[in-house]
Amino acid sequence: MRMNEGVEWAVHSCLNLAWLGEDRAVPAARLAAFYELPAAYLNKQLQALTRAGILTSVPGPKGGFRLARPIAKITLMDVVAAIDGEEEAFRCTEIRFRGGSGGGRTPANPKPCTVASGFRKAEMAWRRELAARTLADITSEVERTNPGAPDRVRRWFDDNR
Amino acid sequence: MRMNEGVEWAVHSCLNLAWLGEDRAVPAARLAAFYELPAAYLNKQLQALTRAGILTSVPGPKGGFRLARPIAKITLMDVVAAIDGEEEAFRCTEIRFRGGSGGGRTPANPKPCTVASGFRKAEMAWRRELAARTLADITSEVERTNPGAPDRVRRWFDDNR
DNA sequence: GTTAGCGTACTCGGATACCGGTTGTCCGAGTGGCAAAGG
DNA sequence: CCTTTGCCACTCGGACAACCGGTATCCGAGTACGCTAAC
Repeated sequence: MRMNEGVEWAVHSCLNLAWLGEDRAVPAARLAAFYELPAAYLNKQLQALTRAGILTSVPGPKGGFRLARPIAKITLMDVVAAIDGEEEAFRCTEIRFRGGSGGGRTPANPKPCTVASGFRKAEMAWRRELAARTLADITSEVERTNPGAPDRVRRWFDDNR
Repeated sequence: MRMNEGVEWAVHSCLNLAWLGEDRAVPAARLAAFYELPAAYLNKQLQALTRAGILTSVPGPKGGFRLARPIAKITLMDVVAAIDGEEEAFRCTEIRFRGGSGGGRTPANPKPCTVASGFRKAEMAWRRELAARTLADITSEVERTNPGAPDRVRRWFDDNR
């Protein structure tokens, strides 16, 4: 089981957008260059964030991406859902109703699958943790442990403007 | 993000093995036929469970797989780790040290990545839930909500012995 | 009748193909800015 | 000097290809059972 790699890129890029100011649109190519990522592919991820309402895209010169709302209202869960999709990792295919077990017949009103319930509960805990972590939490944590980082980001993007 | 489908098969097969008695070895082909699964592929998953010490394999006629320990000591986490692997879904590639950010140099003693920490915490919650759920929990739950199931399993495997 | 030996059928186990999805790339549509020309 | 108009460069956006890991299959090694034949 492996999460889409674009999730990591998306989160870091959102953090950078936050440090650069919410009113400033940054092209995907610049965001990619900062981490030496493939620009076209990062662009694809940013599009997904835009579709999810996390970013706003501005076409044309002076265009790019900007945050659609304050980072205090963006959670890790939002980013994961946008990039990696909403569906659960464990997907119950109801094999208990196949073959010898249920005679190949699905009952009219089946009881929920106990196995699936266990996995669902675990995944709910996972989602809850991710939903409890906003990007604002992360920026404050970073600014505490690594105070120079935001300025370094701003300087780099200003120099390569 | 998608979990290996074999996890579902493995859990249900372990439950069946439990209902059939821990001393009885069942061939992969029979276990597969019960759910109409591809036998050779289920065999592969059962091999993984054997390597992980969850099952014991017996070669030759009258051989097959049996539980290596009581189901009260087998958790969903054990099965997932055996089939799907131990590594985390989110893998931090430390992009913060690439390109413009850190000047392409990884510091001597880097602070832990705050983004990765958030994901790690969530995944720990997920693992904790899975580790708290034993197969014994599941069997009792099933025997409560669907009392006829164990007998149906035993009967089917006895008839097709 | 007993026992030793052999053959057979059945099992797991790992090596080998196949396929869908993530990863990666490309070109087209649209837009804003700049420059040049005209008033 | 100001306004208008046309062009161009830059951006996103979605369609297209490539690679990789999960999915599926197959054949070989080993073992217990049963049959046969000799004692």
